[in-house]
Amino acid sequence: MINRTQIMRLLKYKNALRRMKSFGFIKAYSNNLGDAIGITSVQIRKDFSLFNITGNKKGGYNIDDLLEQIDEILGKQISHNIILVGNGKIGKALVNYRGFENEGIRIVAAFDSNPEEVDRDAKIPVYPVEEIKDFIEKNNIEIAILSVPDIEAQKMFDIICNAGIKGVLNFAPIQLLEKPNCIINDVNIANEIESLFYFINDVKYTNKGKKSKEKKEDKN
Amino acid sequence: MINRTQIMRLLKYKNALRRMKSFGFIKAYSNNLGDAIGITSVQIRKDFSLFNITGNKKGGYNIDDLLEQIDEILGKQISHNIILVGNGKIGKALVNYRGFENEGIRIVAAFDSNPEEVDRDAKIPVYPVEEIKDFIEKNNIEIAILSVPDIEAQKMFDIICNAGIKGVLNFAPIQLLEKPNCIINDVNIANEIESLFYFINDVKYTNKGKKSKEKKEDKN
DNA sequence: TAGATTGTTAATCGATTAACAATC
DNA sequence: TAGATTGTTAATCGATTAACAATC
Repeated sequence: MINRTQIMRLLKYKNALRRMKSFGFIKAYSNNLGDAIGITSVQIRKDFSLFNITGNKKGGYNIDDLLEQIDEILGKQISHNIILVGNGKIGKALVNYRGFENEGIRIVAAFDSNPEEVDRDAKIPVYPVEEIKDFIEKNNIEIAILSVPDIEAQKMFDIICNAGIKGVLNFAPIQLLEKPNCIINDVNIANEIESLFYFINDVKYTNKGKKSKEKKEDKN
Repeated sequence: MINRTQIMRLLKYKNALRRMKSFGFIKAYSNNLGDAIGITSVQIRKDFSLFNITGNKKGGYNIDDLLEQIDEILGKQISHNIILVGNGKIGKALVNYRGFENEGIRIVAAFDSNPEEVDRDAKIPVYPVEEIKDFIEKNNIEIAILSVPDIEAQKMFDIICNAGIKGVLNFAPIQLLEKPNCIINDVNIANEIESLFYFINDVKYTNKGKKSKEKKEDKN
């Protein structure tokens, strides 16, 4: 049983290992991998042991092997095709988001309730929301980014869930009423900003509970 | 000592309470507040007890009192003025982000390294990055949104930290080398999407470690 | 009063860290 | 061999949940 924090950590490992590989590194050690992402080496070895990822005593870990083993755990995904619901400012920004490329995530279509936004011939076509159910079913889409105005969010969420969407990344700063069979990941930018305001007064607050970056000794 | 997860929960309480208030509610109960945000009532009462927030036995909590007490804990913030670093697609989308209004967060200026983006007369003016240090110092800005291309991210982060920024919301999908005196909140959209792909195969995975939404009994 | 709700203490559960054995 | 590193077991720490007392 793997939970969200572990998945997130595995994704971080993957990202860091790819970066190391791109630098020409062949091997990784729990120590330098930890330094790269601000996690203790013990945490990393503990994770690996939990997932039965093995390295070589003294010899560290072969980066390629490691990446393969992590992919194995996360499950080889056939496709990372997703759709965008709401072609507003945030939606348009995400269509061009460069961070998706490396992960093989592809926005294959966008949908909008405003007829003026519709553009079937665009590189990433924009269709009217009326066609969303058909599209999801025909193309077996499982994941959607929800970037519609707050007032439309719940309605659109219900629609796409009923059409078969299983996971939603929600940018609307409202609490969606959940549905069984559909997982929601909220990105609440306002809350992230607000929490920063409270944290910078670090007399009263501690940064624990986020990640453990405390152990990183400076090495300018 | 309050930590990140607690702060995030307090912010959720605040948001939910405001919503309830806007519905005309005067009182909240740990039960309905919990239902509204997918948290058990025990968790809520435990939090309140931890922060010395008190209600009335049997009578629940007065929403206005509650909001005031939460604000007290989080610390009354003088201003929520922030700047935007990187006026690209994501940056522009955030300038218009409606979720900020309710929280009193205001983007007071944007900065970009591309001279063509500069627009001093815009509603939210866009200045050249060269002026960022001056601006931060003159206006006592503490929080910045970093939405520059990956390759520029580390450089810009260093610049704004040296100019006095204490908290950064980072949209670049790279691991920033930390600085003392500056807190980073990463928003890694690609990772959020990827984790969804792994979670929808919920045979192997469990959603624990995120929030506790399990206890919510359906009530269609 | 009976029932509903708050609020606290104790128990449990899980995640991180410490200690250390194994070994290349 | 000595030193560095992996990998595991035990200890600690923190967060959530259970149980229940208090009381309106």
